[in-house]
Amino acid sequence: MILAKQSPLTRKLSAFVALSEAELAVLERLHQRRRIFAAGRDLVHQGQSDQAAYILSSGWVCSYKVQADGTRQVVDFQVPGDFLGLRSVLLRTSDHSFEPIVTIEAAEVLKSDLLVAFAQTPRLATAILWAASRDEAMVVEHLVGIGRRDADARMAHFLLEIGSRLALVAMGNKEGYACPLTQYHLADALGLSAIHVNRILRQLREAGLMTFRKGHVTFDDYEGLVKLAEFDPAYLDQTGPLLK
Amino acid sequence: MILAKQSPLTRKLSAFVALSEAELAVLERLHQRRRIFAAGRDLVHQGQSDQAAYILSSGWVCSYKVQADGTRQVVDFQVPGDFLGLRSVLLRTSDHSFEPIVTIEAAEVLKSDLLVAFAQTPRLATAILWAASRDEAMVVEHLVGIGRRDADARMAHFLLEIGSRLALVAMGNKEGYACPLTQYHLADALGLSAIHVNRILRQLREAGLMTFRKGHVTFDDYEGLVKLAEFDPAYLDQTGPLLK
DNA sequence: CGCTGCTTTGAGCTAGCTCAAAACCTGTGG
DNA sequence: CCACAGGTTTTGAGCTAGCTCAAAGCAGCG
Repeated sequence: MILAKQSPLTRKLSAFVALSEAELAVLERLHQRRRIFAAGRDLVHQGQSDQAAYILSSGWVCSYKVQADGTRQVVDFQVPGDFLGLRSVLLRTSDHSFEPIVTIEAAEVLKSDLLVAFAQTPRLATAILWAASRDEAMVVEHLVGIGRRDADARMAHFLLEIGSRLALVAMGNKEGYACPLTQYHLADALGLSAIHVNRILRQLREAGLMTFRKGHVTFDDYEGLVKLAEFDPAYLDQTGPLLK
Repeated sequence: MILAKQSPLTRKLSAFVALSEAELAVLERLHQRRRIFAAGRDLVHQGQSDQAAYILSSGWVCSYKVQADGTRQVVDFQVPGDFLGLRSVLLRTSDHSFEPIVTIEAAEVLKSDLLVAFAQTPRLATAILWAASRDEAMVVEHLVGIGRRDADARMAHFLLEIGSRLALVAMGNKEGYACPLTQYHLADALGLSAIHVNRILRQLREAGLMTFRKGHVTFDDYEGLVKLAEFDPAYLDQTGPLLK
């Protein structure tokens, strides 16, 4: 293991497979072509075709779809170490939009880069496909949440999942994490109204379970939250919910 | 094009790329190891690990997750030509269960078979990855439906999507299709109660839009339905909604 | 120091839920 | 050929989680 600071993606994939020096080198090479994007300006618009993918190295992004009537559904949030639009490299049109929530740094990855990397290091390919599968498993879990959990469990589950994901890249633990989302973001993700989100957050706070305030999520009673949400992190395919 | 009857998967993939004789042969070879499964008995249980994937050649299957409180969320239905558990070949544990809705016929595909096929015919690999991406796009659209569409639009959208998918394997058209689902299946898929599903179906019927009855979906006013659901089949990445 | 964007609270309203009970359909065994 | 059983559909009647509309605090920033 090198001392130089790792990219979040490297850190994340290392939780899945131990990568060799050579593989790490290929992975780091994918991070050339770094770019900065300002908050609020979409990276990719719904319906745009072709496209490269990005590796997010800092900041948060949300991927969403808007409907004709203007309502929007956030499909997922991306945190450092996540891919943006890995699927749209394959599918002819990108079927959703990406909006940086804060100013972000991301590395552009062309389809060809990816194919070359895959050919050079099959194990790396496996690791990246693992990440892609995991992303899909998260979408499925999200679907279950919206379809069958009531608002408080849905909220708790969601914030716990993000916590686990951040823990994987050392940006969070059982105490909590920094979180730039607004209550509107939560509403669009959870299929609730922003007003109801606010009430649910108050409920959770008053129940002594967690606090969402000033860009920070604090878990006041982690176990209690896990129980309320019936949060079973198996689908994240990590060793445990939070290592610490 | 050969006259011998094609498998539904072949038919589906051919809509995406024109496959050569050699590729078609590899594809048909994946269909050895055919098996029959009775209705109602799960193929794969949630949490089971490793697993092969299956190619569904006849009948319908649903993939779902059950929660601790017993409620269940259907993630998707599979129709002939669809893969079952393609993702669980990669992910360490399969994160949902598959239940045959009627007696089905499916071909077991081992991870190794798939890798061999991919190595032999890269274009086939691309086509299969296309199918996998499309599956994910469908889950995303499903998420949008549950999160942001009200019951009638959600129902209409869902039944239209299935119609388009069936059209791709010549099992449906703008008139309608045979459908073995019960109203309970619809409820579990759409995040509604079975009773409400019934009322919505009545509404749609009385509005002259469509009829769901006796294992058959009939589109009485296809365009009207499309409008109600704001159904834009772009995410299915097919040429059009229904070719005929 | 006055926007602008976010959070908080109040007050009704409604889509979709639960409980309850018929009516139906289909296959099975007498 | 009938009757019964189990699954499915249909309808009624109230209830509630989450919605909409409205408005007031609050904080950061140009």
